[in-house]
Amino acid sequence: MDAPIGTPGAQKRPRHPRSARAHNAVLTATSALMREDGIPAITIDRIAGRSGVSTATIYKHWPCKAAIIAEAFGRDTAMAVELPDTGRPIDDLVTYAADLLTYYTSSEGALFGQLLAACATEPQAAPYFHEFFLTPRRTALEPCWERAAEAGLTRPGVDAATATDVLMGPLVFRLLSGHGSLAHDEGRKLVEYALHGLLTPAPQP
Amino acid sequence: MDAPIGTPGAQKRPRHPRSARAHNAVLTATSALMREDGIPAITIDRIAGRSGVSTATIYKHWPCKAAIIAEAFGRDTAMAVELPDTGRPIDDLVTYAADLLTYYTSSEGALFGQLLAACATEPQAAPYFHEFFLTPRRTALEPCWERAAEAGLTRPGVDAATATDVLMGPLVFRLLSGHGSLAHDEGRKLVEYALHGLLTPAPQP
Amino acid sequence: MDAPIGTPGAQKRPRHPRSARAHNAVLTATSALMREDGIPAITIDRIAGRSGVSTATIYKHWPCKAAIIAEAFGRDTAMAVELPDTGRPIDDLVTYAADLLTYYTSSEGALFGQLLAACATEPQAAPYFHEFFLTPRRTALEPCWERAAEAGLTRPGVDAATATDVLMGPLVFRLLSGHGSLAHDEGRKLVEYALHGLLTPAPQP
Amino acid sequence: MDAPIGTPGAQKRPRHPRSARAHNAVLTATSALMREDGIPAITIDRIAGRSGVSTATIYKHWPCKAAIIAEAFGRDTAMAVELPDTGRPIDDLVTYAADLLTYYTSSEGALFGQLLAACATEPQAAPYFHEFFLTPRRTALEPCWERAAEAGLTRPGVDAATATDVLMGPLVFRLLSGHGSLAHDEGRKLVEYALHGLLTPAPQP
DNA sequence: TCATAAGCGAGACGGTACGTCTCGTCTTGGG
DNA sequence: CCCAAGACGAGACGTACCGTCTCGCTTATGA
Repeated sequence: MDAPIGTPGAQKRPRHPRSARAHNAVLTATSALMREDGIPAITIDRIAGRSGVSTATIYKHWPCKAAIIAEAFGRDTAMAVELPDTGRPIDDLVTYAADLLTYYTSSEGALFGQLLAACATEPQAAPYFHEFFLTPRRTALEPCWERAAEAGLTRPGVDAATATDVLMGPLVFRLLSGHGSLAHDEGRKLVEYALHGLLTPAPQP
Repeated sequence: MDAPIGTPGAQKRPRHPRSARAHNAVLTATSALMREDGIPAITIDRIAGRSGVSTATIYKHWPCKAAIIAEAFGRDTAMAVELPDTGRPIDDLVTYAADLLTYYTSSEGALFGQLLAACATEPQAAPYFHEFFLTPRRTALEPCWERAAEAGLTRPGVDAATATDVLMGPLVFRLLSGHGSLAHDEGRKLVEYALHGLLTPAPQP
Repeated sequence: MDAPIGTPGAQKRPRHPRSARAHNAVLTATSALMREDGIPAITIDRIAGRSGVSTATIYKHWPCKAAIIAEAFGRDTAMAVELPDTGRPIDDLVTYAADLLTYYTSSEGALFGQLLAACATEPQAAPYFHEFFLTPRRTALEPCWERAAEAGLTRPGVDAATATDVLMGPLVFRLLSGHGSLAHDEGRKLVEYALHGLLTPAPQP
Repeated sequence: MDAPIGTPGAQKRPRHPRSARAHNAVLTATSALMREDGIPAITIDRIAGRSGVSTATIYKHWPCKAAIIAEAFGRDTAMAVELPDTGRPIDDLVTYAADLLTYYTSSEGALFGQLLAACATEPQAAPYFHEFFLTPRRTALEPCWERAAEAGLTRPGVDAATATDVLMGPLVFRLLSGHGSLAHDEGRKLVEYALHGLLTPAPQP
């Protein structure tokens, strides 16, 4: 789906509701470019060329490059890190933390870092980053975190948003600065200490 | 100090050790520009114009713009966040963490975020960021951390580098993503939980 | 005419056929710069500034600086040296040769020399030099030369192209090398001997 | 000979008369570069690197790049086109003209064109061009031309300098403009007509 | 014999033009 | 009415070359 518009054949009739088609084509092309060459190598012209959507139309849908990337990235990785629900909230959190670590170690994690950097550079993109990436993730964590809180396992006063930041922050920091590594025990320790700070004594992951 | 080279009068004799002079002039000009207009508004040509150093010479000293900024920023803020030594390591750490928070809340913190983002975008700048910013800070923390470790106050196995990342990570993440705030209790909680995860029970700051 | 694009007022409607407008504006600006400061002082940036056309657009129209100059120069001097048609081909040729000499002695001649040199240095410009300067001139000479040939006045086997080169060559050589002078009898003799070599006996101008 | 200065071993004693050694080394390096990559590709830095002479020293010996090239080229090709002396001046001239043509058709001829162009671009080089290239050639032609004049074979009033220009001019013009060709009959005709214009009737080459 | 002066290599430097790249706006003309 | 197509102004980028300058070493000469 979402083959570049302009390829002959295929859909001929439904021309006018182009808006949604163009929107989709742009996001698909952006995802592909992102994986092929990384975010810094993406330009509006390359997106336009790949998607068959003109630059003018692109600028009618998004305010800047990073906004497109944020939406494309958020759409693709919506379900990248699932939150299990085993009934044992602590186990779920530990699993989630481990999955997070795996995620950041992967090439997707690198993309995430580049995207976060882009959001810091282009403030107009921040809302997109929140809407399509951060908020979904935070929302996903919430029920699990509440279960844990009700079970008295979390430190009092720690909400899901704060927990997310304390968990992800160290990983993201290492990712961006490129110092130290996230591999093996290095990353695991970051997660372990963060989790330890968020929970009441004796989590023992 | 470090007025643009070329202003008549002043030093006439020591001409050849220009390398150091040019280097200094560039860093000084970059610091000024950084504070005046923010990192995104900095261009090599503006640095050249302000410093009196030609673009060609600048590129002989640094591989890219972000490298200059990293060095300039690191030089300026070398002493921004001091580590106290009261003999009570835990108090010192708590004070340090609070100072860190204040720092990130300030306009300097915003610069730091932009710089970190730039380093993720331009990999050639990362070594400069490490050498002139991260490493000095980590080195400064080390003695304090070792005192705390010897006193049995830190969780076993946590080195200074890891501690720095766990402490700073959440703040940096909020800074970059622009979500939530670092002001007031919001930021303090991030620091508190991170610190809690790094120390043995009963710090309760 | 061809005031820098961007001056308010004036043409508002026919915007898209900008290609022709930009092209024209560049040539006009180049002609002006050429006369004011000479060819070596021309830079792409100055052309861009004077014409209101951006450097990127300029490079979409021409491959290099010398190509622009060749076209601008050819356009301006299209009619610089007219070929008379008195019905007496030999007189016409002699007049033409004298006019050529006058032309090369003028400041336009100096420009011609610099342009020819530039074309030798930048091979990409040669086609422009031929198309906009040499070919028009050769084409203009042709009818006159044919009339002379039909009248049996030219040496057999000499075509218009060869004749042009034999006539102009010595002048151009002096112009470029800067040795000897083209003024007064010096130049006239070069033309006389060349013409003598091209015609059958007894022209004696 | 003229290996880059600085190679260990070799001449140790006669160090101070360095001027001549540096001068020579520069010319030799320039000749080599000229043949390898053509004149436009020559830069002062490349000459300095190849010759082992510093740029500062080079600028103490010559005012600009073209001056070096003119001297190097003139030194190498001093004897490129010899003037025969068979006692029959006309035959000598015809032979000379044919040799000239051969010369300009060769790669050396292309260099000559580039050099002439450089002289038009950088006026400071013109004296060097005259001293090391034009004057020697003109001087060489002179005795032969005088013999022909005494024999009553040349058109009256034509001196050797003028004759040289009329002969070489058309060839040089073709060479620089890159139009038409100097090969085969094309070039021969140029020489023939020029010679015809310089001599009294019946040269029949 | 030593001091002074000159010639040189090395290469950093200011200056400037280059040709390329990307952004975001604009206009056209076809469907 | 919407959109692809793509030209355009703006201006930063990183490179290249020029011609000048200073250093520090070596050499030749004069005291």
